[in-house]
Amino acid sequence: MKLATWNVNSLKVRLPQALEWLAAHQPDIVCLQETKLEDKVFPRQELEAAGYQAAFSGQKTYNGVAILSRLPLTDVSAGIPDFADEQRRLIAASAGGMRIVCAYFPNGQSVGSDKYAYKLRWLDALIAWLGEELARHPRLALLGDYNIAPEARDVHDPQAWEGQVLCSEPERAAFRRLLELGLKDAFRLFAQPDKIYSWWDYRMMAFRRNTGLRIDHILLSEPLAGACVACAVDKAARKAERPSDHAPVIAELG
DNA sequence: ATGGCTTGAGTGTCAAGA
Repeated sequence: MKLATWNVNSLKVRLPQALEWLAAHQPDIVCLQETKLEDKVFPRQELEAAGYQAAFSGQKTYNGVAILSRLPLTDVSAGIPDFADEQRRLIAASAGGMRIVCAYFPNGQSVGSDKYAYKLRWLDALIAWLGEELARHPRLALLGDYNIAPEARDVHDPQAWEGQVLCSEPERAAFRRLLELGLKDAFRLFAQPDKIYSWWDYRMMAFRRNTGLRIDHILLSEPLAGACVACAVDKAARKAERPSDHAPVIAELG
């Protein structure tokens, strides 16, 4: 069983790459972020032809999330309950005896900005709801673009990023609160090479210089973490022609 | 050096990303 997450930065632009990637990697469940598509134009048929059911919640221009699955998707729910939000950032569904939560965490722009305040409110709401969701669904995976680099080793230049958005202490504390719910960072269940990241700025030749951040994550509840046998970033996808600025992350459950 | 790309909107050039 392979679970993956990928911020595609426009599913319209990336659809051909996404279809190729699905064919090459054969994941069972894939969470997509920044689809930037209204639901009425979501490429459901192309994905079904590739063997994937889709649950999606999108909007024009910004945000947008989707879950693709080779197994039947049931009990789809969009958004964080009791958190009113115009921004389409979260979708959850059940598949293969698991609860899959796909999230595009707010970026936060800069520490102290209105968008940063919104990010912290959104994180509070997510954590409160996820506690309840875990009680209902012990086999749960939270996959997505967290827009949080959890530790210094997840940052190419920790000193330059210290206290900056994506690395600030309140954001990292929120990440730890997710772990305190009983979730495990699948990537850190295994020995990993140094300097593995999931996002690189389009500018400044950041990918070539590997000046990146690890901000895309797969968190697994205890029963799923116990079954996890591998987790890796698929850096190859970032080398494509017209790539997303994010690479996919894949976890394999035995 | 606060830009550097990329996308979407929309047809000017700007907002937003991270």
